[in-house]
Amino acid sequence: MNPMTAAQRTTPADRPQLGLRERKKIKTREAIRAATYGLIKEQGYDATTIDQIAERAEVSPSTVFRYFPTKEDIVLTDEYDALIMEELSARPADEPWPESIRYVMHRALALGAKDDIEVSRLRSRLTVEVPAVRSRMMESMSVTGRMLCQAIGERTGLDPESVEVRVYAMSLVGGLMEASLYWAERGHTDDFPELIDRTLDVLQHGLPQRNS
Amino acid sequence: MNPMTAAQRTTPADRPQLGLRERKKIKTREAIRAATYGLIKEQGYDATTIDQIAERAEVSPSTVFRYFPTKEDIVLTDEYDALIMEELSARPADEPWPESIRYVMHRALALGAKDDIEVSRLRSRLTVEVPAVRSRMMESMSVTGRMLCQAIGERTGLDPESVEVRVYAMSLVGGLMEASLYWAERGHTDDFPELIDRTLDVLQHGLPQRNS
DNA sequence: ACATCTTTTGACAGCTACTCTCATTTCATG
DNA sequence: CATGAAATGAGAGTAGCTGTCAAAAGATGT
Repeated sequence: MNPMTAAQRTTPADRPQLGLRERKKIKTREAIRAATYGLIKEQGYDATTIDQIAERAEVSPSTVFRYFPTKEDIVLTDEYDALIMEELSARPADEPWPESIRYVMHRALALGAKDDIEVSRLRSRLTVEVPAVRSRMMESMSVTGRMLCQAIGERTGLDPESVEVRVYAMSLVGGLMEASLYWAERGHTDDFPELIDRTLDVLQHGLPQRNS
Repeated sequence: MNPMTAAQRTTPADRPQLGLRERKKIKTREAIRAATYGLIKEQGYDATTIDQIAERAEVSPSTVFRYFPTKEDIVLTDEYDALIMEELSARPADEPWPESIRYVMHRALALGAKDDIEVSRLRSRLTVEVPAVRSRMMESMSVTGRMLCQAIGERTGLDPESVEVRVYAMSLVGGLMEASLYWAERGHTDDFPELIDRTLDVLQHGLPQRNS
């Protein structure tokens, strides 16, 4: 969803070719994020104001809003969307859908594990605890759903705008989101990859035992 | 989600047995809603302020907030949750799940059709167009999901707190929501009951043609 | 009908997320 | 180094939302 994600992820590689301006932008962006995470850890989400964030990041409040449209956006980055789509389009065209999804999810998990685990968990905790954050998360979910529709369209030849594809994509995304909520709710104690597997099983074959 | 729904729906029946106080409360509630819908139709959602709503409803702004926690809540009522759950628990215990869901959805549709169609469409249009409203809608979706988990637990004997059940419920609710978004996006031109059928088909059997 | 108690309301103050404008500073370019 | 473009900061303003407190209105008992 956020275009700057790529820039962050590839920081080490292309820093030299970026102008001073671009480098500064990335820096302030990260400064704002760091300040936010720090303050939230100390005082909680609601108690943390934009002014405090601005002060700690050593920028003006105006600048904070220039970088992030809302407070929730500071904590939420879906670097995953682009990542998933990329991996997905790289799968062989004849691979069955559920297979592709399963593979890609595990792959995204593996890559995500490299990120700062502290931050990642704080983020998912906030997703559970702060309504506004969860809300925004769900918004981004529907964006992910749309992208999935495209991918599904390309692979299956079905109309990406049809109810069928859209419903399928949404139920997939919704299910996966619920799984990660479940994981966060229980304090990240479960094995997440396994959780994802069980989730995909349900989405593919319905509930276990006596039904559908 | 909102407890007062039942009161509204059954207004004709039990008005006599309600005290003057209760009757007034219902009245102001409806006045606030009516004012809101009117103003939104005239000026759009964002341009409509709480003060304007209060003025037209002839109450103070404080009172508006006493009746509705947020502005979005004024336009969104999910009278459907309770309704669906009720119908659902009334189904025979040995009926297969997908059958029950299908029946109940159609039933809810039939009952919903009795409501003011103007308002109902305005509401779903806002759900598509105004991010904040859609957001709130999604929030309520997860509440619905939780209730579904309960129902599923009772019917199947599965643990309502298990990932499986929760994922299943969420994907169901998410899919249905997407269907109604789809419907609203295309100007309510499609046949909604048929759309629901196609949706449930996808959720049950996956995408048509060559896949899972 | 009156007094008392409880609930509901309105007025007001206050906080904060967020927007917009404009002058100033900072980097890029020839 | 001069000129142009982009980023920043300062400030004012809007609106959603919260909390408090005193006044008004309905409920209740005698």
